[in-house]
Amino acid sequence: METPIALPHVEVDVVVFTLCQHDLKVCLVRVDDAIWQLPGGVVAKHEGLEEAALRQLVEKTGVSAVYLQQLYTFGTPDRITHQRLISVVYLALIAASRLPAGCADTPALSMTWHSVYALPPLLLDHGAIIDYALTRLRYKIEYSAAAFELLPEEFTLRELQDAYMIILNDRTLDKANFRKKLREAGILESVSRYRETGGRPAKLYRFRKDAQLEVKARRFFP
Amino acid sequence: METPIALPHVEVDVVVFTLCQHDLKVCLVRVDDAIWQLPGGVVAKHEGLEEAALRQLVEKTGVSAVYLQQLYTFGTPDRITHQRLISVVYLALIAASRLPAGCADTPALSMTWHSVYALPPLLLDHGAIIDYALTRLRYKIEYSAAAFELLPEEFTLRELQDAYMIILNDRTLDKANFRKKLREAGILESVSRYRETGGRPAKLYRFRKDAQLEVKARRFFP
DNA sequence: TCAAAAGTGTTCAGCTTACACCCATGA
DNA sequence: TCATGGGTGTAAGCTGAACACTTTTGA
Repeated sequence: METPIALPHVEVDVVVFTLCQHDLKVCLVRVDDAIWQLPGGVVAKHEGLEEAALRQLVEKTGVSAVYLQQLYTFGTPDRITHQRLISVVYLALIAASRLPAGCADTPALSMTWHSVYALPPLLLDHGAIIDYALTRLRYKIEYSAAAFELLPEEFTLRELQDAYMIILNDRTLDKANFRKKLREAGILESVSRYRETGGRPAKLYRFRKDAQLEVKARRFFP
Repeated sequence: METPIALPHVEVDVVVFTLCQHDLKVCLVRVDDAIWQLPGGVVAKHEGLEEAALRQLVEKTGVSAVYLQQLYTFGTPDRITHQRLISVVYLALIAASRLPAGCADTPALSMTWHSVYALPPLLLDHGAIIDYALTRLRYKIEYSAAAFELLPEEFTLRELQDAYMIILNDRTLDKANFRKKLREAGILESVSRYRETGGRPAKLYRFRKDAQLEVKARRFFP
């Protein structure tokens, strides 16, 4: 290699979220007894960044076709002493129903799902990275249909609303208004099946594949 | 250096916008007679990414204190043949009033300001990068006060509205409603000075340093 | 006194919010 | 028939779009 200049190490890290047990969970890999880290690693020679992120994801979760999006690149020199480390961070969303082992704790493996609301000690700045990813996820589900990526193929409106409330950490969504907005958005189609619940059975819906979620120009400001 | 794996080249590129002559302009550096590129270069050994972007900016524009924000990292292997190139792209906004030479064309220098609405042939995927930056800028000015970074310290409401209309490429903003929204946002303070115009003089305003532009939770969707 | 540009008020439609109500099922 | 959760309708209030209007300057 012709490397006159000092080339920095480049990694990808992936913040993988899933919804499980009425909680938002993030995929973490054990470093040692006390410390955890995000799934991640070096980018291979002829690999794209997204490709590398996807590889990490498949290795750790066994799932390949997922919502995957680049978030931010962290690269301040103080992240790690005596070395430069650049991390390109990706956000991934996986429905728990698509995880081979579900999101149950499998203590044998070095990978585990942790509630974002109760994180263990984390490597380097991975805690800050997860916070950032969570913030971005919260924005994302409000102006796009990203939340559907965290639900099974078919779901009830209550389950969808729960997903929003868990992610936003906000219990105050009004049921009637939530449903009305979805009806008007026209992005759901009902299936002629029902989910058994404690009371009246709930209609099942699915996301319309052909839905064009046209985010109207917003003009919050000015 | 201990480099068992092939380390990729990492660059920063900066998309610098300014407003000038009723047009949105981007800073470009000449590659050769026919081709232009974004200001950018390799990241130095112990330099942060943002630091490197700022260095590029000072070298090319002479301005240091600016709005500077990371946008995206481009790193597909097909960007450049027989080599891997990762570009961390930053967005910068500079008010033309702060440019040492203004934004007039200075043909002697290799740096020139080009209208984003009439770009010359560009290196690699720099055209796509500028498009992306413009899209992000348009979102940004609608939910933050970023547009002020492109205006002089003191400005008239008309100039502010013009800035929005130029950037959004949309002439249909209503004057009365635009002003009402700004008044209610409470982020401007009037100076007791006026700008001479063709007709009635226009009051000058400035951005309130203490303004907390609280972007209210939006809930477009659901 | 007229043109040009600054600056304001008012209406109406549509959307959001809050809340009350009815429905279907199992125990 | 009661508890549980699913599902809907509507009035009050707020917001945004459209547009007409007044004010201040220079020529």
